[in-house]
Order: sequence, then structure tokens, then C-alpha cells
Amino acid sequence: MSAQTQTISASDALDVLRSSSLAQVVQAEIEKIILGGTYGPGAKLNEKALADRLGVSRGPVREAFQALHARGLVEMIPNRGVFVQQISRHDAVAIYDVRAGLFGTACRLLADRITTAQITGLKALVAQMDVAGSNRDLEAYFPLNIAFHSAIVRGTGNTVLADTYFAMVSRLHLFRARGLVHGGGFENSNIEHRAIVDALDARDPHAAFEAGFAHVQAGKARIVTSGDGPLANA
Amino acid sequence: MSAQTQTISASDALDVLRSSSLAQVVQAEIEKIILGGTYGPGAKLNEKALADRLGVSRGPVREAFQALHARGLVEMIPNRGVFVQQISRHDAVAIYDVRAGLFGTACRLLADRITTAQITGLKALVAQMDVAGSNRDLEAYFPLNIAFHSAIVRGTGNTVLADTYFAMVSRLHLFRARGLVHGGGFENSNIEHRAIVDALDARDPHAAFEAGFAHVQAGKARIVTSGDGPLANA
DNA sequence: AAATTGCAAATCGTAGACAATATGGCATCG
DNA sequence: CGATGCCATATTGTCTACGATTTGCAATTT
Repeated sequence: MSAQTQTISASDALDVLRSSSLAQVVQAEIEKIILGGTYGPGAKLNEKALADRLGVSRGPVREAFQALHARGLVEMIPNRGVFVQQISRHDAVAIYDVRAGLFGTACRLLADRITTAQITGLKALVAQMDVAGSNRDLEAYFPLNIAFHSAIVRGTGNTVLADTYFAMVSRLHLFRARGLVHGGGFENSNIEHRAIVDALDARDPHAAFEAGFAHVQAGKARIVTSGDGPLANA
Repeated sequence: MSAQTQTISASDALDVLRSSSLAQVVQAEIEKIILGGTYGPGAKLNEKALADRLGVSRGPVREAFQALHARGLVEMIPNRGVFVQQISRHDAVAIYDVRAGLFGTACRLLADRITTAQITGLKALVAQMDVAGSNRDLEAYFPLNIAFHSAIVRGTGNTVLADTYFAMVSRLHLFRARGLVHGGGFENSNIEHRAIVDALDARDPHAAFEAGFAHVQAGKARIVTSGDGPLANA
């Protein structure tokens, strides 16, 4: 828009500050750092160090910590500090169950209101994943997989559902970041995708929930049973 | 425990501060104020006024605001302040759908692991609600109803699920607090309760989800269709 | 070697200050 | 009389500085 902005990041930073408080910017930044994996789970997040690194004072950093704590991404111990949340295998299973329930619910709600355009879009994604799958192209498969789930969850038009779902996905990233990348078996994954689309196409809420729930549960099983987890705790 | 504490509130406050930060205490306090209904939805929460009222400085209050915002209880507008979250009818429907999905998921998960003792407890609650229902005793029915839902959600042992579920319940309180108390029809409610317990007793995950989901959806319908909502917005 | 003491560092909360922004009333003008 | 612009006030957003409390570690003592 404006031609006088010197750097993109500078204009972005200013624009963001117009519509958002500094604490929220800091929160997004810390979240990026956490999910980026530079700090491992259990790592300590030093208030002052983070404030200095981000060029802000302690206030906004502490506010961001509270928001991240509410979202389950950090652990706060009084008089000790803030740490990247540790996700035990048991916790991961619990979060996966919630995610499965939310995704199944999304499928169920979507079955009642899905448009033909949405069905076409989902079928296209499944077809693309078929191609990526047969080529063993994980680099192509992952973004398609995310797009598929996003299309369903956001397709419901229920932002509360979408936000809650993605909050669970974020929390699960903390577990995966510990070294447990889910092993193969993504061939089966697309079979499950097709079952979901079939149920949606049939506009069968009942079957849609079951297919969506089962799909995430299968993903959970793939992770939970993926070896003994070198970094497992508890 | 200790006989030398002068006041309960004083010892409690100290104990709480040992295991929790001041910001979290403030958060709980503000949440209590919000859900208590003294501040109506859309009401402004003045930083300094709240800080003075609670006897703390602005810092902890601002931190509490961030946590409450993450939980969907307040709205934050830059340079304007913090307001009690407004829940439109559309929002309430969305939250109800998520709550229904979570409760159904709880029923489904519980069906796989429920103990005979838990079944007995649930049946007892249903029986008590039958009595309260036939007596038209709402004062007795409400706590039993909450206990029933709690027993199921917490009975899964999944704290993430329970926390997420109760977060939705809290957000819905913002809607009910606007004057829309759900009308009668709580006779049907216990029929649905019985259906849930039957499915759990049969250890049928499929039927348990359906019964739990349908029960919350029925509650949603009772509210959504309860007249035209004198205080409705948007 | 084990327990105690002492100290450095970090966190937690407060207080005060300041700029930026929004609010509400008032004067001015059409 | 109504609309517009301006100004005083209040509030937010952020920073800095300070004191109090706690923790963790090291040194000392028994």
C-alpha cells in the first residue's frame, strides 16, 4: 500500500501494533520460538533474557506467559519461572482423544451443511494426497494433509471449534518436538480420508463422526506405538 | 490443619500464594466476579479500579486479563480496554456444538473404561434427579445435574477433556447471564440422562456418544428456542 | 560425608513516570 | 437547532527502578 515503508517487517510490526497489544505480539513470537523447537520441552524461559531478545520490557513478556499458560504451552512454577510445557505420553494420549472428539464433531457438524463445492475441494485434496502418497513424497503430503483437516474444521464455520481444535494440535507439537515423529503408515491415512469424504458426501453425520474420530485415533496409535520413545518421560 | 490461623481467608490466601502466582489468584477472582454476573456482558473492566479493589497493582491484573482473554471470557480492544465477552446467539450455538462434541466424546471414552461403581453412582444421580424432577424442585435438580455431567467428564480421567469442557460451560454462562435462563423441559432432560447411562452400562461407545451429544444439543435447543431473547444481540 | 550457613541470582510484585490514545464536554459555526 | 472541531481529562500501554522473597549453589563446619 504505502510506498514509503522502508522494510516489510517494520511496516508489519507497526500495523500489528495498531490492532494488537505488544503482549500479543510477544505471545505469538514466543509461541513461534517454542513450536519452532529451539527450546526443548522443559527448557526454562528466562523473563529478562526473552525481554531483551525481543526488545521489550518484562511486562509484556509476563503477560504473554499467562496467555501461553492458559493455552497449555508453558508451565509456570511460582518463584521458579516459566518452562516449556512437558507433554508425557499419557498427556499426549489425552490430548489426542480430545482432538479426535473435536475432529469427529467437526465432521458431524459439517455433514449437515456441507456444500457441493466443499465436497469437490475435499475430493481434490484426497486425490492429490493419493499422488503424493504413491510417490512417497512426504514433503508434498504433509501440507495437503493439513489443508484437508483445516478445510473440514474451518468448513463448519464454527470458529470456537476450529480454535479449540488447533489449540490441541499446537499442544501436540510439543510432544512431537521431543523427537517422536510419527512413523510410516500414511498410506492408510488417505484411505481414512476417503472414508471421511464418503460420509460427508452421503451427508451422514453419524458415519462422519465415526470416520473423523477413527482417523485421529489411528494417528494417535501410529505415534503411541512408534517405538519406545527415546525421550519419553513418566 | 493448623489451629493458630486467625481467619480462614487469611490462611487460604497465604497457602494459595505459595502454590500460585498472584496473577492467577487475581484471575480466579475476576472470573468469579464476571461469572457472578455483577458485571454484565460488554461491561468495561477498568484496570486501576480492579487493582484497587483487589488490593494489588496493575501488573497482575493485566496478566490476569491475558489469561481470561485466552479462555474466551473477556474481549480486549487495543487502547480501549478489557470488556466482559459478549456472546451472541450465534456464538452460543457454536459453543454449544463444541460442548456437545466434547460431552459426547467423554461419554464415548468413558464407555470403554467405566467401572461398575461409576455406573452405580450415575444411576443414583439419575434417581435423585427423578425425585427432584417430579417435585419440580429446581433448586435440588441443578446441582445434581452438574454433578452428573461432572462425574462423566471427570470420570474419563482425561483432564484436558474436562478442562476444555468446563471452559465451554464457563463461556456459556456469559450467555445465560444475559437473562436467558433456559425454560422448562427439564423433565425430558432426565430421560436423556437415563439414555446416556444405559449406553454406558451397555459399554457401547457408539451409542454413548450419540446419547451425550444429543443431550447437550437438546439443551441448546431449549435455550435457543426459548423465546426471542429480550437481550439478544446481532 | 552430611548438614548447616551464607551469598549470588532470579523471580515476583510494586510504584512511579511517560507517551499515545480515547472520551466527553464545550465552544464555534453553518 | 444541529453538526463540527477543539481541548481537558482519563485510561491504556509500556518502561524503568526498587524492594522483598525465594531458590540454588558453594563454602564451611561438625
